[in-house]
Parts: sequence; C-alpha cells; structure tokens
Amino acid sequence: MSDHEFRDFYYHATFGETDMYRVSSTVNHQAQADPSSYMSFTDCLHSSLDYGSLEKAFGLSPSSSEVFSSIEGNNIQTKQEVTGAGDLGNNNNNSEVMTNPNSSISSSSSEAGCEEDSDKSKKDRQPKGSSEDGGESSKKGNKGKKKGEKKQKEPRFAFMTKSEVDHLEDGYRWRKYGQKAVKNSPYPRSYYRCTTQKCTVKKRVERSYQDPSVVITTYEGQHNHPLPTTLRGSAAGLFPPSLFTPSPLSAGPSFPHELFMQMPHHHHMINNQAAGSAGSMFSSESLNPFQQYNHNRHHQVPTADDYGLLQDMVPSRFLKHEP
DNA sequence: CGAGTTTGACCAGCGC
DNA sequence: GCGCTGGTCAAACTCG
Repeated sequence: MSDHEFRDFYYHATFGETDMYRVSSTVNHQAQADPSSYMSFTDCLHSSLDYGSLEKAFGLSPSSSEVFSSIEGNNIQTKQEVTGAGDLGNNNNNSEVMTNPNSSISSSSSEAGCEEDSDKSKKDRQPKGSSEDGGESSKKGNKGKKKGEKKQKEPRFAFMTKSEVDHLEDGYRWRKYGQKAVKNSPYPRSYYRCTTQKCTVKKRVERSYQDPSVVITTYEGQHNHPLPTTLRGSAAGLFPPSLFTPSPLSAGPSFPHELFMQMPHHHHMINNQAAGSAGSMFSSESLNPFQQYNHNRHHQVPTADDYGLLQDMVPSRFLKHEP
C-alpha cells in the first residue's frame, strides 16, 4: 500500500450510551483533486490528531498509511442500514467502507470501528467496584466505586489506523493495565491509561480481525493536562498550543471532536451525509451532532489563523495539493 | 530502583 | 441462577 496517501477516511460518533451517529467518508485519489472533499478529509484527520497517531497520520511512522477516526459521545443517532454483516467494529463493514474506491462519501450504521461502543453502549458497565469505602475489603476488581454509582460517560473517540504496530504514538504517555482476548477475534484488546496524575483518560487498542492491518484505537475521556513535552518531539512540537490546550472547554480542543468542531468542512461533510441518508438524525434542533455537542460550550468559529496554523502543522500536500 | 508490562483473577452486567 | 464477556486490579516480572 502506498503509505502517506490518505485515501479513505472514516469516522464514527456516538454521543451517548444509546444513540449512535455515524458517518463515513471515503476520499479516493480522484477526490483529492477536489479541494473541498480533500479538505474534508484533512479536517477530519486533524480531528484525530490530538489523540491519534500523529506520526501515523503524517507519515512519520513507517507503517502508517490510513487513518479512520470516530467519535463517540451521546445521544446522536443514525440508524441506517448495516451494509456489511458483522456486529463488531472489525467486521466487513469496515473493510467495505475503507476500501470502497468508488464512494466519496458513504455512511453506515454498523458498529464498525467501535465494537466496544456497541457493547458499551448497551449499558454502563463501567462501575465495577462493589464494595463501598474504597473497595479495600474485596481484594480485586474494586475500583472504589459504589454500587449504585453511575460512572459518567466519558466522551470517546475511536479511530482505525492501518498500522503494523498496535500501540500508536499519540504524544501522551500510556500505561498498559490490562489485556483481554476479544470474542470472535484472534487479536487481544489492550487497555491503557494515561500515566499523568489525575488524568483519567483511557484507551483501548485492538486489531481488526477482518483486516489485521487495521488497528482500532478507542480513547475515552479527556486529557486534563498538556502533552508531555518530553516526547519524541512529534505532537507537542508539531501542533500549536491552541490546538492542544487541555480540557478547559473554552480554551481549545483537547479532544479530537473539538478539533472537529472547529473545522468548517467537517460540517460540510456531515451535512452532505445527513442530506443523503439521515433526515432525522439531527432532528432535535436541526443541529448536527457536533453542533449539539457544542451547544454547551463556547462555540468557536475557526478563524483564518486556524487555517494558517493548519498549514503550519500539516504538510501542505495534505492540505491542498501534492508537492 | 522506578516505570512500565504481563497475566491470572476478580467483579459486574447481560442474556438465556 | 448460571454462564459468558468486558473491564479492571494487582502481584510478579521486565526493562532502562
């Protein structure tokens, strides 16, 4: 495969435990000639920059070539027809979406890209601790959560990356705390936690069993701290602080969808998709998921400076044209 | 020696 | 109620 060439892009969003919003967009080579579609892709790509595979995305890693991202949050729904079979994020749907060379924009409601979501979304299975008072009494499995305590649903962002390595470098430091075999998949799922104190961000990494070259990474939560500066230069150095401001919502995007929301073209893309297939998906206030999500925060309108920054941080070939 | 990984065990939720 | 599964804990281990 040609690395550094982003042909297919896919993202999936759920904003809530039950509802799912999902859009997938495929940008083929021809589409790159179209500035708008190409920008859409780039925008989306940026949406995953924060967490995801910076090196991958920008070809800093030798094995990278394609990035598919998804965002999960709450209560946006798109129940469209599942094009493929599977139930898991790794199923055929993904492959279909990812490899479909013809469609410039396609949509699907399959669980592709976020199998965890699917089972997660069924219910909160987060609260584990059973014992109260810190769960000391019972040896393991207690997280110090109370029984009835419902853990707040953290926004999640999942993306798929074609990569040979499972754990993608994203600028943050992660500590692996578990690994589980995944049903219907020969590949285990690894669990990581951000090593920064008081940062509760977690991520799960697994490989698609349908396409072993695809790594599915799911981030959960928002970093409440800046990128570690000690990292091999990539993210912290590549991206302007404004795009990596920690959590404070008004400050700037610390989460990919926040970047997403700052990109005008992503609206464009979403609207395209919505117009095509899901008239009801934004029913509540005729806002798209990101707009709705954005309702509770300061709506930041991308400025010309943003684009300038983009050009600074992203090789121009990814923004406009090939060198 | 500290930080990170591995791995078996434990727990909760869900479906039957 | 039981079994399955996902998610997490934590002791043991590895690595720099």
